Amino acid sequence: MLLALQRATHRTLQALSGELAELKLSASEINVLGNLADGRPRSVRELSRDTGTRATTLTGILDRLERRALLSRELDAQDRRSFRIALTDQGREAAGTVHAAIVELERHALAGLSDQELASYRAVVAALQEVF
Amino acid sequence: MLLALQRATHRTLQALSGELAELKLSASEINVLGNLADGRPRSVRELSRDTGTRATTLTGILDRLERRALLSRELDAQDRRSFRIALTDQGREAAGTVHAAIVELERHALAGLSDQELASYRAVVAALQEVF
DNA sequence: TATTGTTATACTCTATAACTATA
DNA sequence: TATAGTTATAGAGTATAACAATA
Repeated sequence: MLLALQRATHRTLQALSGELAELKLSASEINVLGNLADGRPRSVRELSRDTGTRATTLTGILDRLERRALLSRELDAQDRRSFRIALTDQGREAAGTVHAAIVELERHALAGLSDQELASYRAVVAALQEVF
Repeated sequence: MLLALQRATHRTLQALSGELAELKLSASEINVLGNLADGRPRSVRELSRDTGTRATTLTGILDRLERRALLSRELDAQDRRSFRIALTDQGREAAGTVHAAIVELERHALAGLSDQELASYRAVVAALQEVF
């Protein structure tokens, strides 16, 4: 069950980065952009929670995305230890493409499953996220 | 939905390798041992399918596990291009511990969910695996 | 000719611990 | 003292292409 989860994650990530090949994004970069696609800026800590990636790993990923001008780190005036990671215009476009590819892959993979099955799936995945 | 899948995978892997800290296994090594835990030897190709890891990546993982005497590569007499990856006695013990930790983590995380929800979950994960 | 698995290379991800700045 | 985020280091995972051996 957990092993199937890993298998499915690997497979869908490979399929996704194949479809997004022209964007030259790694799996983690896709993950970050996919999460930021809603347009809401996040702190590193929050992004770490959302992606399941450690802050120390995120630093390098964000460095690369910032260097490619897809996102920016803006100082948070409320807490000056912290940044707000925000998409640039270019990043918004890339994130939009990522989001569309995710939606399309889901639509394709999940056609034929009932709403009820999908709701149950979401409940189980949510439960697995709470293992800590 | 796909993003939640990745998040859940990251989280459960981190929880697992935390619980298995004394075995000093990486997430991928845990994944390989968990799959081999049923005792059935597999070719690299088959293990690649089961784990969602590419053959080229698997080579290094198997090298390390073989060096630690947890598994062996036996020549396959039927197809001499291929190996049969089999657990050693020591590997069987480690794989048993991994398997037990997975079962326990699932039991803990999934308590309170109905059989029907779990069945739906399995159906969705199976569908996601078929994206290729 | 196609497939199995490995190697080579360069890059990305990860864990751990130590560190700076701010709270 | 605690938290946010980065850096440093060493090791592990990845993609890609090329390769040897076997089918």
